Amino acid sequence: MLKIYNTFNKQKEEFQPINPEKVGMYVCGMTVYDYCHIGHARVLVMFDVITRHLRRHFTQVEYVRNITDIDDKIIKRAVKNKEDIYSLTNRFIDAMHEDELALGILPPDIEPRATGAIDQIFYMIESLIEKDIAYQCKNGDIYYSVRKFKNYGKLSGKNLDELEAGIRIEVETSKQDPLDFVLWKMAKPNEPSWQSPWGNGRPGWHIECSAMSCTHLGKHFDIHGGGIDLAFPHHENEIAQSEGANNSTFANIWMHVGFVNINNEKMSKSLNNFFTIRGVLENYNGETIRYFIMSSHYRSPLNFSNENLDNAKASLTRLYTAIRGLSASKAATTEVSQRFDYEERLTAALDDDFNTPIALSLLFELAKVVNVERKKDIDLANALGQLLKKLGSHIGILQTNADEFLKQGVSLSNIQIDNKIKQRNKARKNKNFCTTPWLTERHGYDPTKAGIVLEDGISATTWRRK
RNA sequence: GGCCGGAUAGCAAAGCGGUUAUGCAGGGGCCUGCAAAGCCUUACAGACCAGUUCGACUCUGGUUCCGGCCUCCA
Repeated sequence: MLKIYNTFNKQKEEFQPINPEKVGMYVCGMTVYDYCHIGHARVLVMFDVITRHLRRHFTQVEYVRNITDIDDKIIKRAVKNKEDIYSLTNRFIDAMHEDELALGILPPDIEPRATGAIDQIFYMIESLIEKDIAYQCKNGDIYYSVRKFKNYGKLSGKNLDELEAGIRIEVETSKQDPLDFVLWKMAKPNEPSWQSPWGNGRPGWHIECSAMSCTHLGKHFDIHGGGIDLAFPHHENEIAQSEGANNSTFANIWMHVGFVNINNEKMSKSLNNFFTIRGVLENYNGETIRYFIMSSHYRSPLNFSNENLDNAKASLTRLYTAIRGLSASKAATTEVSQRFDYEERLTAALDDDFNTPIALSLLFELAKVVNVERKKDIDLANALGQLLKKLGSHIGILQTNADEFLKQGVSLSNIQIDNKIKQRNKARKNKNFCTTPWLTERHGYDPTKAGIVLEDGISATTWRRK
């Protein structure tokens, strides 16, 4: 039984899809005016884990993740770069897809763009105006009248009067209420714009998600997700727009991924303390970053540091070391996976609001069994190794070749290393330890300087990166 | 100021009203020419103060500290 924490009700709830055959999930994606940072990576990775797990339970899962490719920051950046907005956004969309590939993230089923949803946005705004929930200001902008939606603030636990009390004084005074938010903005000269029934302009930020989720998943769907910072006002506004326009419940479950922190403080573009995914990829591979993200629960804060990434790397090294050199088993893997209940327990861990730390701990338990069986029953070890890889596949790790993982990032070529090892083993055979190249640290060991660790096996010497 | 979270061993991070989380690092041992890897074993927890309970890291109340949202943000 899958349980998911629902931000809306502040508790874990049993997940019952509206249509038992098909689960619909909408996740707020990126605004593409810059490279994705590690905070974005966390949302991308976690919803990838969530989607993978949902697919194991339900025959059909429709995962929609949008791209915001029109907004103030994009326009500003395009002007600064003297670049067309589409050339800018396409560049960063491509970069995002590259980053996702490196992190082992499967593409969403549908990746709609705001600029591709203009007609649906018109339709929704029109419907809100008809119902007198939205209005046009003197300057032509269309606003949503927050006081007309009785449940406003329910998701984020805000109260309209309290919000009103703490509001900042705005320059814009044509709004009926300072809390009203924009649905359609009139274009300023030289800004990208679309012709609308209300004049030339562009959509406000919140309306696109209401329009796109409705188009692809319908008025009422199962899961809506995003980063926790989107809960207010973005998701609150989405609920107001969608439920106001459609007279229907919007999403059943709201899922929010916690922040990535730097020195226990939020990482964000606004604070300018962020690390881009591609920047981190220069020092750590994508799987290590993915492991680091999965090593804490998705709702907890996650502190970004090299130490934590090193931990993740060491953990993955242990898992890959366990499966290294194992081959396909003669023993029936299904029979073995029934005899050992790791897959069942992994499923149970993920069923409990996607508890990835528990899921990972199970991989280590299994790795230990593999290591023990290796010396006793190699065929069983092979089968368990297969099982370990299979469990890894459920959360998107352990799918590269173990040797490849354990040897990557070393500057010497395989031939150079093999030659050194041959020389060394010749000397070892003659017990000529002290004059041998590449001995141990205490004998003037130098492979570590090349980032290499040697391992003298019974039949051969192997190596891996340090 | 209003509304939310959090505080777990050297580091990271979970579950759980009583029983080993897990990974890295540490101690002892096995294995090894020396190592590495692996295995066995071991130490080190639950911010603070009360309360509930036969029993609390786990529940309740309070205190302190930290973070987030209330404005664009994943």
